[in-house]
Amino acid sequence: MSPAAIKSEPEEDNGFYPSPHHKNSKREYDDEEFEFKPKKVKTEHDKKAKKRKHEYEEDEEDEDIKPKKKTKDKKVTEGKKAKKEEEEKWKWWEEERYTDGSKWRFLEHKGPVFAPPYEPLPGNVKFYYDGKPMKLSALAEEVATFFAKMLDHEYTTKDIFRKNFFKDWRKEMTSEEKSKITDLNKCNFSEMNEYFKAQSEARKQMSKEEKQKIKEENERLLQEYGFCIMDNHKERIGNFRIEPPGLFRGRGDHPKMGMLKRRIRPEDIIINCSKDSKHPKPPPGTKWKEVRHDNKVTWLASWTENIQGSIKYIMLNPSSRIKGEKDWQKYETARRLKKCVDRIRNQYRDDWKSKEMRIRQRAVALYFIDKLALRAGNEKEEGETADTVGCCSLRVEHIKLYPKMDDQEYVVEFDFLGKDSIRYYNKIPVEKRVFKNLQLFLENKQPEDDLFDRLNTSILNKHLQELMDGLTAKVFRTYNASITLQQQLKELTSDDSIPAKILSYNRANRAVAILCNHQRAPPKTFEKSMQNLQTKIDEKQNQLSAARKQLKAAKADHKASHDEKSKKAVEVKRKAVQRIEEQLMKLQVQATDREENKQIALGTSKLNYLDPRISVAWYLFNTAESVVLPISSDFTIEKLN
DNA sequence: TTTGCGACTTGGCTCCAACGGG
DNA sequence: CCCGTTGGAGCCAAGTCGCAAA
Repeated sequence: MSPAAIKSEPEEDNGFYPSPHHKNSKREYDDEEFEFKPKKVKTEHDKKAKKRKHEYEEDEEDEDIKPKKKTKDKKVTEGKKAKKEEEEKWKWWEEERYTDGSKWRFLEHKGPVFAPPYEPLPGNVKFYYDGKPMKLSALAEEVATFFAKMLDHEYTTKDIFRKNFFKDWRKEMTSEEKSKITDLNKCNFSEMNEYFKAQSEARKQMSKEEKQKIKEENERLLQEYGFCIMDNHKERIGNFRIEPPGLFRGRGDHPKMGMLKRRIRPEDIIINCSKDSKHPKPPPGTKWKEVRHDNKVTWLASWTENIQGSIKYIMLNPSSRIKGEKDWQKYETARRLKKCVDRIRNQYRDDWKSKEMRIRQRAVALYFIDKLALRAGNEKEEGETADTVGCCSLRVEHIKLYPKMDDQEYVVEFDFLGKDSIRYYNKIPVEKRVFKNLQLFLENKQPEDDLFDRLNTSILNKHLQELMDGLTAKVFRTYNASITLQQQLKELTSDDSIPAKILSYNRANRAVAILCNHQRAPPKTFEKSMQNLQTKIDEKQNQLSAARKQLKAAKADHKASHDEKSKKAVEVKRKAVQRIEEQLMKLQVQATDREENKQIALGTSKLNYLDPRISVAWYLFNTAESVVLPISSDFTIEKLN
């Protein structure tokens, strides 16, 4: 199923929580909550924060503002643990940053890990052409296996995929093979396909010891290649493994799907490290494309990928100083935007009346970016990628204007494919001036013409830069996502139980995901797991009524006998009922949460858009006994035990 | 002004280890 | 302790944005 098909028309307001771009719920732009100065607030997301509550309390006094740390506490052996902990305590956010544009002074690493070499198929696994078995050359066979592995996927049936694959496959064939194999439809990969299925099955069936061995080998590789030294600190590398060869898929309707993503060799790799470091060694008998020493960039190695001709990088893990600083900066920019967003909004409203078309277009586009959290929308080369758009690249065919719709006036309907070919569909009433402007922009245009023909991202960002230092289109997404979370948390959180609070948090998070249009395909197991949960709830309900009956009986018993023993029995039964009630409530909350989350992906906003300080502040307000927080008093501190 | 490139962030999906309920 | 469920790391594609050459 194509991503576009997965997304259904957006639901009407479900009544549970206001959608940020719903007609009646305007975001409160002028509140001051986002302003808190959390000198003592930790910034990991609340979930993690909850797990590690005690840890926070321990070192409360010397904590400072700190951007989210995405470090995972990996299980390490005892010996390494001490060192690791020491490393984790490094408070880079308390240190000076480079001001000269350099990213580091010293960088040493061991280079990337290459994909394992191709292992030829055993002799009994055959490829058939036109019904007859045919032995392929190693190169041709390798590429054939890529296709064979995908046989179950729908896209091996797609014309473009097959055409691209076949073309690239033929390039890897010997001239003899090339003259023989001329029609993909006559190729039979099924034996190969079955072989790989059996292989993966065998992998699943491996003994504990074998699995352990693999795990240890991975760990060894991680220890050797997964870290680097940057400026006196050992830092985790994000992706130290080179991407293995395979068939390019791409997302959505990609014109290059099926093309061969070729194997990367040491000769393709540019190494970046400091001059005075121990340079990584290429595998025996090979050499690097280049070794350079550029401390104005953060990457350790790079290569040019053959599908789009773009550069791929090996960079550090999000837990690293270099990523963390950037992340922190991003949220600081969003906070600065908060301070002047009113001015900017007034400005673009004024600009709707401008004499100049380009200024009106700029102002309307900015309004969409601000109100709907649309992406900037760079132009893309036609035929190179799937046809997707963002704000500046919207075309006439992507919007429809309705002067009147139901009880609303000036409604704009958006329907287009955005990043990753995820469909954006929204109907939204706009101000009359915006509507009139849109009508003007549409005049004398064809469906495939640009809506904003006098605008592109470069013009827009230049303008934004003039309005505020460091302001670009994407800052609006960050800002509006974070402030939406904050407002929704304030609005939704009740004095309820912890499960209810978690539901509130997830709902606030969902409001953000909806704003940013972060969708997912409903998990394949969704219906089933929902059913299972419902079964559990039903069972729990039965349990509850049984427990209640028993309680009643115990009470009657006690009334009759009035002895200590029966009194105790009543207490026991009462406790049991209470426990089951809690369990039931928890299950029901879980079911609600899951159902609401069916098509919504929370991960991206959590990871990239929500200032972790908001989550931590919320968490502290909702759990802390008596922590005095230097934040606004909107969250009431309460006892929970 | 346009185009292309380089560096970096953001994105959905997959898979598997770890978790927790029975 | 078993086993189904799930969270999240890992993967790698696809964006954004600045800059410099054409």
